[in-house]
Amino acid sequence: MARRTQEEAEQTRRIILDAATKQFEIKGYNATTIAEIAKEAQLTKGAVFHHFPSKEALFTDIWTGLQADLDFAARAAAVAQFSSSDPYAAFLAGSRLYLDWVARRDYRQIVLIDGPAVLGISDWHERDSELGRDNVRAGVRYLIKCGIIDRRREADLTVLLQSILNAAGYALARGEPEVTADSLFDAFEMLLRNAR
Amino acid sequence: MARRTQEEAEQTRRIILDAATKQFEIKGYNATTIAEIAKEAQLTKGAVFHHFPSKEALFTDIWTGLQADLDFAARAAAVAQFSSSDPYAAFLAGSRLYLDWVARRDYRQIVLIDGPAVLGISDWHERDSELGRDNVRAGVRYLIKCGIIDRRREADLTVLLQSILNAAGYALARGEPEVTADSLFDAFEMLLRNAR
DNA sequence: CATTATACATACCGATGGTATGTTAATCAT
DNA sequence: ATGATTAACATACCATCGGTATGTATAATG
Repeated sequence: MARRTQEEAEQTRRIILDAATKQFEIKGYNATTIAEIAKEAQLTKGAVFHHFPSKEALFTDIWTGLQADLDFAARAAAVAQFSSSDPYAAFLAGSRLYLDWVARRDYRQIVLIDGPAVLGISDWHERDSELGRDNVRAGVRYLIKCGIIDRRREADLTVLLQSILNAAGYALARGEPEVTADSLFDAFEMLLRNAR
Repeated sequence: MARRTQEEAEQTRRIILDAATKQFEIKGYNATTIAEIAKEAQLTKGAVFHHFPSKEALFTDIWTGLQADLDFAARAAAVAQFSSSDPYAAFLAGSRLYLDWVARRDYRQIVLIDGPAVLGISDWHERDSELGRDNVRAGVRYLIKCGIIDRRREADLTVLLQSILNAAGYALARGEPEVTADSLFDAFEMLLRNAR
């Protein structure tokens, strides 16, 4: 086929991204083929490799997009509460929203499950540190500021609290009985209250 | 080459497992090829596929072996403390040992990073639950028995605490700064103490 | 000792990620 | 405006890799 206008090209790029996201979510990274993505997008492999240098790069783009969207939403939720001048409530609001995201199939499969395996630990760590962890760290710093927690525990608690949130995603993914996003959030808040 | 004795065959099986473990640890599941494993073991692809039906089955065997070894060690550590009739200490002992394992490169790469992507969440969680969850649940039940935690929170807290330990492994795997197995364990114990 | 089953090696196949090239039109320099 | 260039794809092809089919020598079996 012939050359398209810039606008059309950007549109097909989005179509490819959406098709790839769908396949990656349903079948996972390994079981998804470029040909399937192209077919889903009603294009050919050539189109996919024109817009993205490799399968891994395509995946990384989607991974980054999901993380950026989550980060934006979490910050918005936190800021909304922050304006009420209660940083603790702001932290809780961000955490609750994170739980909702972590319950999403696409986020779980792409970011949590395939992400570490595809990107590798070092890359995963580097990219993730820019995005999601800062929010958790802010909450921990608040608790430190309140004098409840030793300042030296900042790194550890940041890791553990974020871990709890990720863990909730896995639990929800498994469909464990008697466990919901709400109940897990309650338990999370209880642990925080105790630390408070 | 010709047929070997049963003993020799079992030996080559171990050689293959060791070679595969080494490659999986260093390069990850995706980047590791059967040919490389065979070369590392000084054999051919035929030998590998004779002993294991597929690359995934080979990986699963290694995954299961690592988990079984860990479970055995953790139970041993917990039982040693349990004989001192302090279930809380027993729980802590098992948890501490788990953190040590989680700091190992092979365990991190194979079980925590590639495991979920290769086995899939449901399989991963199912197999993982058989091994580690009972210890955690025992600890939670102890806290409930002490009357500190509402009995209705058993499911939530079991999920959260077990996942904290798993996620601590991810943190160590990512090479998070200022975080060690010891410091994470301290923070973990603090959260438990607060709930206690 | 004849037959069978096993422990590999070798040769081969199909799928898949990636590349090289072709084609047509949008874009740009003049 | 128009020729040159380049971008947006499609098509054809290649290399690698997981997996299979087959061969072969020998241990196990009866």
